[in-house]
Amino acid sequence: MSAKLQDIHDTLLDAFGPQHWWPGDTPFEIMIGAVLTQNTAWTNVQRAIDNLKSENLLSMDAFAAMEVGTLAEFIRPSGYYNQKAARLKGLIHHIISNHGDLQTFLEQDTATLREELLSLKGIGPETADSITLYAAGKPTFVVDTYTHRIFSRHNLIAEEDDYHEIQTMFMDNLAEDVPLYNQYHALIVRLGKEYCKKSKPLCDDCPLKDF
DNA sequence: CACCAGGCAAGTA
DNA sequence: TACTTGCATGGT
Repeated sequence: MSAKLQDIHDTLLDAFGPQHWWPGDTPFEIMIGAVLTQNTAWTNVQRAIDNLKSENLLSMDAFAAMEVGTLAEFIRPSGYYNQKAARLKGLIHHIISNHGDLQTFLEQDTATLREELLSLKGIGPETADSITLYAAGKPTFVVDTYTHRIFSRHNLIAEEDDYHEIQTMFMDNLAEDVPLYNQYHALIVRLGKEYCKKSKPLCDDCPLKDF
């Protein structure tokens, strides 16, 4: 399996080219985007981020100063906006009160950062891993619905495998390499969006048809 | 119109 | 423990 997982990555990279993830300029923007994209199309997340950017509000200080209701209005296009606003405020409050600034928070070792993120309301395994990998640049593999759907449809994992099992399979069978983890997850999302939507059960002409 | 999108937590039995 | 439901906008 170890060679196969690397082969799949190479096939996807050959088909799609480098994805240049995460789509965001700063660790803060990446972290916010990771929460906003929960069960939400990225186009809607981009609208929310643009709303904040156009008012110069995409910063720790601005988020800390903003009323939760005000933040909710800015991020409205991303859906679940009341929940997400409250959870983002909680995240920012945690970082400031426990670490002072974002950089210090993100510089913790991988396991500590991931566990701390998981302890917060609104941060589950995928969001914690996305922030750990893409905002902090630390080696953890991100699993999402596309990963589960694509790899189970190709009988490379079992339908009932959970997040941790899938993540372990990738991390046990790939070199521990941040650029590799970064590219691999991005390529999986690219493949999912184009060839493996929920409503499109069969991958006839998908780049992974031989796997 | 129904279904879906780069989840997560809380409620129920 | 194992399901189910709420959260919500915008695109297809």
